[in-house]
Amino acid sequence: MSDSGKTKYYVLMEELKKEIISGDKKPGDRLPSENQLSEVYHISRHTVRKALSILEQEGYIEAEHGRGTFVSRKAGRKKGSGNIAVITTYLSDYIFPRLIQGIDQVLTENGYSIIIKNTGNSRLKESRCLEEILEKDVDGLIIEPSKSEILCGHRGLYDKLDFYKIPYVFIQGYYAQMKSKPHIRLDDCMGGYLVTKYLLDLGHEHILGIFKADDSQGRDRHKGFVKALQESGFSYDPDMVIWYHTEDRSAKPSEALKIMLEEKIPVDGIVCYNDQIAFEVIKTIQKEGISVPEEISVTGYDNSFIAENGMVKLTTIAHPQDRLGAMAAELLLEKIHGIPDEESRVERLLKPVLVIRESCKDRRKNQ
Amino acid sequence: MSDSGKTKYYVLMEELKKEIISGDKKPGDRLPSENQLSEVYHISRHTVRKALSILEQEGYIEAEHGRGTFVSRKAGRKKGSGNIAVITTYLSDYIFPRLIQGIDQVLTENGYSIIIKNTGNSRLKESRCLEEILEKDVDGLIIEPSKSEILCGHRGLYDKLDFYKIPYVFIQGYYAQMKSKPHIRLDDCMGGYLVTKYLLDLGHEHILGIFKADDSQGRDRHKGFVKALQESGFSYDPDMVIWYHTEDRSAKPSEALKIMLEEKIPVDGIVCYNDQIAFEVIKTIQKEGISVPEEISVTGYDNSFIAENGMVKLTTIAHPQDRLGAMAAELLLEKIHGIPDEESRVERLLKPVLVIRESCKDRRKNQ
DNA sequence: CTTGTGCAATGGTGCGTACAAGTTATAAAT
DNA sequence: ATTTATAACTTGTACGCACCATTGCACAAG
Repeated sequence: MSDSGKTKYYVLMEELKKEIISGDKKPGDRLPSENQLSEVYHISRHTVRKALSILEQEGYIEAEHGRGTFVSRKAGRKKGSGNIAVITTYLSDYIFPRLIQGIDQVLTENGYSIIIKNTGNSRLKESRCLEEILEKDVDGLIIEPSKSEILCGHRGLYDKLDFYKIPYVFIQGYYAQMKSKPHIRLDDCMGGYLVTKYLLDLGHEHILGIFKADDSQGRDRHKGFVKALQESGFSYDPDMVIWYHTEDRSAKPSEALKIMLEEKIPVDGIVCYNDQIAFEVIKTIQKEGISVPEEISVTGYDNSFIAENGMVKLTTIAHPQDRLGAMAAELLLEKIHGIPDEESRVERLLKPVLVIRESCKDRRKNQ
Repeated sequence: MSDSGKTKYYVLMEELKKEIISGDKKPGDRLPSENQLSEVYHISRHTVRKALSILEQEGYIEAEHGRGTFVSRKAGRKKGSGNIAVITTYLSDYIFPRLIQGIDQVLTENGYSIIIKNTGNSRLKESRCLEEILEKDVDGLIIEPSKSEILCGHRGLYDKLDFYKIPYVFIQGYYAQMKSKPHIRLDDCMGGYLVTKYLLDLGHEHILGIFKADDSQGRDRHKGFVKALQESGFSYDPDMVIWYHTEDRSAKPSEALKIMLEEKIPVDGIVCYNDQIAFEVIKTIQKEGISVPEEISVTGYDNSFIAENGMVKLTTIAHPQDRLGAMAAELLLEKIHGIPDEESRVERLLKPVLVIRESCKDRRKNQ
């Protein structure tokens, strides 16, 4: 027992630490009680407590009053700020709340706090957000790219994130040049396919598509739209698609549609980029004296609150945004803990589901 | 020295910490020796050492063997993290998005970032949030109290905020014992008055009120409800009010109402705590084969999205949540910049506005 | 089967003591 | 005047004791 040169509490502390690090004592294991240690090592309880207090302070162990002292479950250790940034395009009441709920649930459970930022779907603002994030110390980043279909002009900032080893996860969309970066999103191609196929199966023959041009979701939904048409033997007609951008989202779709209706271009079904546009469309159609779904069927996307509770119950695509958020958070935690992609257990692509309500009519002649 | 309730070492620790933070003891200053402290505070040296060890661990002081204990040179940090915490009850899609938008607009403009937390309207979680906030360094706090009508059981945490000079602003409700603290809210009493008066003016004579019991908003709206009734010469009948709590919000109101309807208790108008409840109520009424508003009028509160777009267009109370958020943020900025209340230019009480739609019917016989 | 009660074990607080070890001022010795 | 020894401080280590608060469990009571 001649560990001379060192103090008694230090010897005990090192001994216990060694057992924990070596894996001899596993996380959750109970240490001998203070009195037992005191007896075994022939030192006073006070000295044992001193040793334990150091280990507790360093996060190796956790004492529980009345129960015992246990090896810390997360002996791995945190050193970060405990903050994780979430950058979305909008803080609207559309899908943001459900998304953030999912993220919050996972991160709060794991002791992290959420810093929110929004870009207003503007690249300039996204840059500013990233710069601010870099100045503060965050442990990770969940980001919904702004205008993901346009070439990403500030890769430099993402390189900096890599440089500082701040993990990040894309949600909803992704930049084409950064496909290899972790991202979680909905299978929008499949979603676009599902609604279009549904209309086709109901016997629609003049289907109009309205899509957003400046994000990957819009492009993907359009892809599914085209795929469904071609599978059913229809040739793809670019004139039967209205594209719009973030900036003209409140005017363009309705106006373009109005013109088409007034020109009597035959339309019996409309696939919309999302529920909001679908309602704009429905309002426009009704103003023209045309009824939904009797004369024109309309589909939405997102299964938002309005889809269920609006004046016309929308047939739409459901995708659990809260799950998407939770998955993104989990994936980010994996990254933070250094788990490589191969061992990842987080799904990356959510399957959309068609929700059938009352905004589409069966136009098949017989059957 | 009746700091009873706390441990001795904790009391001493806080005392010393206070002296350091307040600037009473400056960096480099020497603290009294352990024996001196032990004598002055009438506690043993061992206990003094425990207090000092905590301060040392937290970086406030540094002990030098044989020389003394000194205030850490880098104790006076505080550069401002640029983070502001926002604690709400829920992250739902009900009013949270508009609120956070208003807050975000003001704070982002001023270079701050927002850390969001939510309490699920639970006191326990609120405590945890506050503790986390205290550990991180935030420059300020905007908080929506949970169950504000119930006695605030953790003033200690708010005292700590005061102690660390972290300004905070209450929104929506406030704790009765903390009325003097800055808070921004809607004039809920007036709101309750407005809807009730409206129903009375339309000739309703059997008005039922449904209110939430565990927050100040519910109490205030009820106050306005009673005021309007009494002004119109109706005696207040407690049986014509249904109270519910956060926990039974999804069941209680509907069930209680259903029983009343089945017992044929005359009701021709219902004042609801908010739009969500109003819709629950409408669904319940319709299930009983009674029509809204022909037989029973229903009013909501909040002018949320569903009020405008739901199956019945709700007459409700509009209050710009984004403005409330923006005002709270501005008031908080004033506090951070040390502007005293007298010079404040931020309004504290928002006036609600009645929005008339289609959920109430004029029941006056003639005119 | 549930509920309450008492007991033993555990960590938490607090006190007292003693000695070790580093620092500093001062007095004594050179 | 310089050096040296010493006393008087300081913090650090170590032991022992007493009591409190919480927990888990066995056992009794309902």
